[in-house]
Amino acid sequence: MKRAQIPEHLIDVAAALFNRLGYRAAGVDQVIAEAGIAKTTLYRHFKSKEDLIVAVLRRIDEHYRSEMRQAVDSLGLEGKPRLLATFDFLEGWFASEAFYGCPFICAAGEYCERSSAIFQESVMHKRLMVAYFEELARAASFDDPRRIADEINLLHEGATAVAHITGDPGAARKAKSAAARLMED
Amino acid sequence: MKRAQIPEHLIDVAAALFNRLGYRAAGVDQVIAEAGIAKTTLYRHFKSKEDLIVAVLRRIDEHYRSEMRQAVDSLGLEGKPRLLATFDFLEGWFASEAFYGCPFICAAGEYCERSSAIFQESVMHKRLMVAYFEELARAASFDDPRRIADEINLLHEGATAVAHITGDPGAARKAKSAAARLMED
DNA sequence: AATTATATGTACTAACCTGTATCTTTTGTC
DNA sequence: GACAAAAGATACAGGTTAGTACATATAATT
Repeated sequence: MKRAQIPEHLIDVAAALFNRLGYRAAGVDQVIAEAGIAKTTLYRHFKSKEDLIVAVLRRIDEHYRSEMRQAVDSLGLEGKPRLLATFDFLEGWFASEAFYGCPFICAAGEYCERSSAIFQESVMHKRLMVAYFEELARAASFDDPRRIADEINLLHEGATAVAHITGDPGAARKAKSAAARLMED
Repeated sequence: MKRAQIPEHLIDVAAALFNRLGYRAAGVDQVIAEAGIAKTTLYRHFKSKEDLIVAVLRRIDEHYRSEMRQAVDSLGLEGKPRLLATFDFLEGWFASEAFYGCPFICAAGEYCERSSAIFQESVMHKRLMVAYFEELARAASFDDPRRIADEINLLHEGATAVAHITGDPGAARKAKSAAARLMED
């Protein structure tokens, strides 16, 4: 492996591991074993496990939002259907093997202090998600794009939690149908 | 303290600690210190930490559902307003100091394996919640009480996640208003 | 009052954790 | 090819973890 790829590879491996086992349950020894790098190398790139977790969350945030944008844009829809398409993206995620609930909710649950960098990373991600929904709602010419964005967000979070616990990706479709009716008025 | 009270007291203390610090982050040493009992005593009542966590979740489930029932019943409402009253209960919870997100979502996030007794306890709780919502929807004479229950559930889960991350209890009111519109049709 | 069951206290095990120190080997650059 | 930076390997420190052993004390029961 090229040296320049190490940090990214490390983050990818760590993300998968934290996601699958939990942030506290997965140790740095497991991360380096799976990544095939030395512990010294990990600690050269990240000053602590917490630092690594923050990097992981930041990467997941970027990846998640850009993937969602791309999925939504690729359908060439406008207005309400564009907003509703975000739920189709959700369903694909829920059905994937790598789905173990929202990584940010899980991380915030494990690092409970609001002041922790990990919790704050989750706060930031959720803010950006609502901002995206508001952008879509504004483009769809809703009277109150803020309210629509909040409601889409509630349904996204709800669907994610429900799919996590029940294991049923269909939660996304139910949320989509609810969202469609909320946008009718 | 009376001997008969020990198990319950232990569960209460553990529940508060797990909730505040996280299930893996809070150790049994902290639990026994806060509860003022000996470690031997804890392990006489619970064969392992996992066993204690299951007992904690079972207690939270019973407590949560009975408190919600009581809060909803006390208002003497019928039909849709009765369903909507569940969101007022949520708001009270969100505003309390003991709110650190949904204990079941957090627990399931830390003990990721679906087969684990802890995860299954969360599955059970969520099932019972939907059953309660369906009971209310049926009493309100909805054409499709199952669908209404699922939607109320989505909004409850969404509001809980949003309130957890943003720290804003107002998520409950937004979810309530969305629920009200979903029940109009 | 005697007996039985349970709680306490202390010490301990054995594993695991994050993070560091040290030294050797590899890699990229001039 | 020489030199510097970074990766590897190994070992280790210092702390925490869940869980147990055992001897003593305190309840509850008969």
